[in-house]
Amino acid sequence: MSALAGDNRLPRYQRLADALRARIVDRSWKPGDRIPSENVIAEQFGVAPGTARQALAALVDEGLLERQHGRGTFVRRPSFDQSLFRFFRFSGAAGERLIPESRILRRSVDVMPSEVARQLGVSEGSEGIAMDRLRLIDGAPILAEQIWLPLPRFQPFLAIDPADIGPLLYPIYDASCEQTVARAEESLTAEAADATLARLLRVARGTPLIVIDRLARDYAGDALEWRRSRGPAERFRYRTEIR
Amino acid sequence: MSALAGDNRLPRYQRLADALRARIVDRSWKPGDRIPSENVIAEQFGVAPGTARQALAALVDEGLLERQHGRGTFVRRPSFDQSLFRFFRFSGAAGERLIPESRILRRSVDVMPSEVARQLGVSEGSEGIAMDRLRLIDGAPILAEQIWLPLPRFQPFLAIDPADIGPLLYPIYDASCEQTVARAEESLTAEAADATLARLLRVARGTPLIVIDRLARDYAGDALEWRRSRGPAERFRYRTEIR
DNA sequence: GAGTGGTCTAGACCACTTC
DNA sequence: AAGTGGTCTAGACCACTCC
Repeated sequence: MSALAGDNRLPRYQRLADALRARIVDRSWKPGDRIPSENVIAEQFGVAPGTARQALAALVDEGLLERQHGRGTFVRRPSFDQSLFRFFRFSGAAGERLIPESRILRRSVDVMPSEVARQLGVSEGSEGIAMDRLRLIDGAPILAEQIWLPLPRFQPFLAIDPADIGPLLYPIYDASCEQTVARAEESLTAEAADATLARLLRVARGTPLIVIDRLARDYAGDALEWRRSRGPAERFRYRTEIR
Repeated sequence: MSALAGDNRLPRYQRLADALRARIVDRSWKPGDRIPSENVIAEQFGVAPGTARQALAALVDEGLLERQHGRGTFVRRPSFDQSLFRFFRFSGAAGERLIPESRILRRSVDVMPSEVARQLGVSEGSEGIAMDRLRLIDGAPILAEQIWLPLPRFQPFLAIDPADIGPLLYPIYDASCEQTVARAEESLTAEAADATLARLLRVARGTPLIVIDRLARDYAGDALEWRRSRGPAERFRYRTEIR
């Protein structure tokens, strides 16, 4: 039986949640793993089952765990490479989801722009991997992306042949560099297409483009990837509910 | 002691939550009201206090209730007239929130466009109140709004002198028409400014504008107001976190 | 049938607000 | 001091999944 660490003025279920979260952060429990049942956890930490439930519920709320009736509690596998669907309409005729194909136009190692370095939390002048990607549906370009990855953390990624890189990057980061994207912050605005983007996206110069900046982080909160995506506003619609 | 209505196969806390929600929908409990304590509710409905807690927690989650330690449980007062802050940066030099002033350019009664009627859930050809508003900070226009309200529901609103209408409309709907906005659906895209909007917002023709459509509903889910707001994308930034 | 999470009970004690 | 919600306990029974 482990003791419950941390400030004992905090509620037990919170300290327990912290202890469980730590196991996810340090990868002793990996995405997809089943974790011990609530009774086992309760016994291990010396709390009542109800208190363990409360801790687990908090982590479900945070999006770290998933519970499945009769099967167990699992570390959630974050897979929001498709999160573009929250923004753009790529549905086919039947309304089904399509994953746009991906064409890597350029990959190189360069000194990062200072704003990118700042957001990735590395020192000014650091080197990183730069990529330009184009995403297409039925051969028609719909999104232009710039991506920066910090070095040396993503060194192994350079060994991968660009031809082997499919549309989903995060599973590749996970497999090749042991870097798991757990969450991301996105910010959104619009701008007029300049000459380069107009040519790339095959729209007229000045066409309104939606610009989505994304900073992806791992469970520990370290920034893993900086990304800027631009696509024609016409294809774009974002819905949200407020209360 | 009231009986718990509804399908017996549903969990008690859900049927209890439905019963409590109904009291908010039918305005026996109004926004700002304190509702009975969990012990009283538990006794009234013949459930254990823990079950009542679970029902109350569900309604807090839905955004209908607010609990305050030591004070009680209250019907949440939805006040998202300021929800524009989620989208536009209006902060002053000190970063404080400013409520933009409001100028009503036009108010009239007209047949609603069929798309507006459809979204408001009234029959094609119905009449409604149309308003054009301009919102400004320090005299500079930042947002152009079109608003439609269904008739006869909002008949009393016509009696109000436009000069008496401040920047916040929802409290006025509440006071004059007993219509409470409980939640809203927003959808967002961008377009280029046409001649009219360019003149109104004092930007060049073709400048990218953010377009926000909002459909506001009451607790019962009836649509109360249709609104389309446009502002220069330059002043716009929307942030969100995804997991 | 064994193990899991989901619902429900019936209390106890604590922290906070109000009077 | 009284009343409120917040935490915590120690069980019970049920529904679901898997073997």
